[in-house]
Amino acid sequence: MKPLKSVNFGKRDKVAKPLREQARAKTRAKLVTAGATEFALHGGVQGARVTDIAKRAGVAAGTFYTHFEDKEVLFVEVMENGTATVLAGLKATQGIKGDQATRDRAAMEGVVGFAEAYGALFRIMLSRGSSDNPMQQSVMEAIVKLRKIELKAGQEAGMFRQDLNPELAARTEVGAVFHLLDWWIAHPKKASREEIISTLMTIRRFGVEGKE
Amino acid sequence: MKPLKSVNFGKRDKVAKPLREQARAKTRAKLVTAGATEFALHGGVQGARVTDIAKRAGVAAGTFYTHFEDKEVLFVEVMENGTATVLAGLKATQGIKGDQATRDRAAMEGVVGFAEAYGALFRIMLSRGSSDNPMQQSVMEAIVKLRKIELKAGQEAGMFRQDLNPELAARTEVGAVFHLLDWWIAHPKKASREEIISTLMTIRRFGVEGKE
Amino acid sequence: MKPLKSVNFGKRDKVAKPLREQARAKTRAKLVTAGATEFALHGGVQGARVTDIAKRAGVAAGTFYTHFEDKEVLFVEVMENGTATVLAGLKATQGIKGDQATRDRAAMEGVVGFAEAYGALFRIMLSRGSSDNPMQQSVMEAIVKLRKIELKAGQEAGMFRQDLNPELAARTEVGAVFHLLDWWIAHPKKASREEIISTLMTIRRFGVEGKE
Amino acid sequence: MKPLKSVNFGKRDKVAKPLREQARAKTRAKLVTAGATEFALHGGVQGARVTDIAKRAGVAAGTFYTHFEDKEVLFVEVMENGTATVLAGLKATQGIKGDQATRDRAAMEGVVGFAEAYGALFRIMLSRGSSDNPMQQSVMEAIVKLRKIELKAGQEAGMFRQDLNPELAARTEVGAVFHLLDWWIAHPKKASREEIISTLMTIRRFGVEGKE
DNA sequence: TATGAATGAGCATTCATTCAT
DNA sequence: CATGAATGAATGCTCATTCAT
Repeated sequence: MKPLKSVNFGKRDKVAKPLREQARAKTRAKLVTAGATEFALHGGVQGARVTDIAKRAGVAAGTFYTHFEDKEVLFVEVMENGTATVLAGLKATQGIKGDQATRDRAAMEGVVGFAEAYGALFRIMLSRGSSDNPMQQSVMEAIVKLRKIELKAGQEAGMFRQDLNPELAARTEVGAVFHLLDWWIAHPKKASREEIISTLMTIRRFGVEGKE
Repeated sequence: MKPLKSVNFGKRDKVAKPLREQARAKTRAKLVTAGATEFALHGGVQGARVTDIAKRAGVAAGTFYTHFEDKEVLFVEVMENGTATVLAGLKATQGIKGDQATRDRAAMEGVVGFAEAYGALFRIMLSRGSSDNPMQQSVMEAIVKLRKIELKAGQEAGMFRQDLNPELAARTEVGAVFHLLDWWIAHPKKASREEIISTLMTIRRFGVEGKE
Repeated sequence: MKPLKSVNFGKRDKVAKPLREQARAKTRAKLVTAGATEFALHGGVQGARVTDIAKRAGVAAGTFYTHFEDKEVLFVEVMENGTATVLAGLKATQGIKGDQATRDRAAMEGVVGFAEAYGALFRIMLSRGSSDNPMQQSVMEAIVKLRKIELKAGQEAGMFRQDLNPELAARTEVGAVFHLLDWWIAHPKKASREEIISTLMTIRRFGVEGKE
Repeated sequence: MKPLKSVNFGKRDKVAKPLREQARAKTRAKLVTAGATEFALHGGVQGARVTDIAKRAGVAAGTFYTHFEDKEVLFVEVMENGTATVLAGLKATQGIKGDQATRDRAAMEGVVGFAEAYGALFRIMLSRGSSDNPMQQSVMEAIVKLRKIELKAGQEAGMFRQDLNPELAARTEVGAVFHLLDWWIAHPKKASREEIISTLMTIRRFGVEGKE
C-alpha cells in the first residue's frame, strides 16, 4: 500500500493544495470565531470593527477581505452557523422517544446547552434587531416554525388546550425561553441550570399563574 | 409699533422668560421625539445620526448640543421617558379592583396599549441590548421587579403555584409578553388585538401545553 | 441713505446670511482651484488625493465633503468650469470683424491665452482620457463642433478646399493646436508666444508641407 | 526509467534550459500583452491592477513579480515595445522610393495601420500623460524627432515652405495625426480608413483652410 | 520557479462635535 | 440661543507587494 501511494513520480503532490486550503480554512474559521465574539461584544454588526476582528483572529486587516466581501457578509455567516447549530440541536431532540415530560426536558436541555455554549453570541442571534437586518430574525423564525408544528400536533392529539393559536403560542413561548436564557447568560450565578430548566418546563405546562 | 411692544409694564419680563422657556422646551421635546424615532429606525444609538435627529426635529445640528451633552444623553432621556410611561401605566392597572382575571386583563391591555402607542421605540426599549448599554435594561428590570412582587404576593396568598421562583417566573413572563408584542407590532395584520391579549392571558394562567 | 439702511429695527440683518454664504462660496472656490491644481499635477482624478486637495485649499478633509459628494463630482465641476471658459473665449472671437487672417489670429490668440492661463489643467481638460471618463471629452467635442461649423461655412462660401470632410478636418486641426500648446506649456522657453501663433496659423492655411 | 532519463549525453542540458526559458519567455510575453490591455482599459498605470493583469495573463499574482520588479517596470516595457514597433514601421516607410505623394501615403498608411493594430494601447502610448510619467512621452518624442528631420530636409531641398520652424511644425503635425486616429479608433464607423488617410494627407499638404 | 494567502500602508468617506456669526 | 459650516478622528476597504510552501 505504501508503495502504491508513492507512485507519483515527482508530479506535484495533490496533497499540497489541501494543505494550503486547510490553512486558509483555519484562518477563515478564526475570523468567524473572532467575528462572533466581536459582534457579541458590541451587540451586532454596527459597533464591531473589522480591525478588531482581524486583530482578535491574529491576522492583518487586509486578510479579512480575502475571506469575506465585507463586514456584513461575515455577520451573515456567523448567524447562519449559529442557526444551523440550534436547529440541528432542536431537531435532534424531536426524535427522542418517551412521554411528554421526557421530551420536553430534552428539548429544554438542548436549548439551554446551546445558550451556554454560544454565550454572548446567543444574545445577538436572538435579539430583535432593527427591521433592516432580516438576518437576525431567521433563527427565531426557524425555531418558531418548529415549535408551531409541535404545538399543532399536540392540539390535534388532544394533549394541549384547543383555545390557543399555535403561531401566537409558539412565539410567546420562544420569547419566554430566550428571554430567560438571555438573562441567565448575563447573570449565570443567579440561578442554577436545573432551576432554569425546571422553571421553563413548569411554565410551559402550567403557566405563570397556574395553580398546583 | 415699537411703542406697542414696550407696553408691558414690568409684567412682561416675567412672561417673556417663560415664553422663551416654553419655546425651548418645545424644541427639546421635538428632539426627544425625533430621537426616539431615529433610534427606533436604526435599532439603537449606534446607527442613529445626530444630524438626522436634528433634521427630523426641524432644527440645526448645533441646536442639538444646546439641549443635550451628546447623543448618548438623548438616548437616556428617550429611554427614561418610555420607562416612566410604562411603569405609570402598569402601576395604574395594579390599583384596579376585581378578580384575578379582571386585573390580568387590565394589565395586559395596558402593556398592549403601550406597545401600540410607542411602536418601533418599544422594540428598542425592550430589546436585549449589548451589555455596555445598561440603559436599555432598566425598563425591563423595572417591569420584572413589579411583576416579581405580584407573583410573590400571589404565591403567598396561595393563589399561584408554589414551585416557581418568582424572579425567574417574572422574567420568563416578561420575555413572553414582550416578544409576542414585538412581533405583533411588526406584523399587526397577523393577529387582532383581542387575540394577542387573550393568548397572553391564557398562557399566563395555563401555560402553552396546558390541558383544558 | 445711510439712515435708510439702518431702518431695520433689530431684525436679523438680511445681510447676515449672504455673509455666511459668501464665506461658504469662498471655501468652495478654494476647493475648486485646489482640485484643479491637484488634478493637473496628477494627471486626472485617479492620482489626486482628497486630503491633498483639502490641504491645498487650507481646509480640513471633512470640509471637502460638505461641498462635494465625492472626488469625482469636484472633477466634473473643474472640467465644466474650464469648458465654459474656453467656449466663452472661442465664441467671443467668432464675433470679431475683419478678414480671414484677422479672425484666425484672434481665435488663435484666444486659445493660446487660455492655455497660458489654465496651465497644467489645460492638459487634463484636453487629454484623451480613458473612455470611462466622458467628462474629459466634452471640451474637445464642444470645440470640434464649433470649428466644424466654421469650416463648413468657409467651404460653402468657397473660401476653403471642398475636398475635406469638415468633421475630420476639425478634429485634425483641434488635435494639432492642442498638442502644440500642450507641449509649449510644458516647455515654454522652447518657443515664443508669437512663434506658436504664427506656426498654427501658417499650418492651418498652408499645411505642413505646403509650398510658398 | 532513471537510466532513460540520463540518456542525454551532455547535450540535453543545453536543450532543457532553453525549453524552460521559452516557457518563461512565453509567460512574460503574456504578461506584457495583458498589461497593455489593462493599461489601455484603465487609461494608464494608475488604474490598472496587478492582480487583473496576472489574471488576464492566466498566472498567479506572485508570478508577476518574478518577471517584473513592479507595475511601473511592466508599463515601461509595454511602452518600449510599442515605441519600437512604431519607429520600425516609420523607418521602413522612409526607405520607400517614389514621389512625395507616394511616400506620404506610405507613411500615413504605416501610422494608421499601427493605430488599427494597437487599438486602445495606442491611446496611452500617445496620450499626453502627467509630467511625472516621462515614459509616455518617449514615443511621441521619437516620432517628432523623425518627422522634424524629414521636414528640415524638405525645406532644405526647397520643397516645403521656409517659414515654418521644423520642430514646431513636426509637433503640430504629430498632434494632428494622432488626435484624428485616436478619435477614429474610438469611433471606427464614423469614417473609412481611406477617408482618414486622405484627410491627413490633404491637410498635411494644404492646411485646413487651404484653397484648391 | 510558480503559487496565492497574507500583509499593511494608503486613501476615501462618515459623523459626532465645536464654534464663529 | 440658534445656526450650520468646519473639523478631524475614526473606520471600512483596496491593492501593490512579500513570502512560505
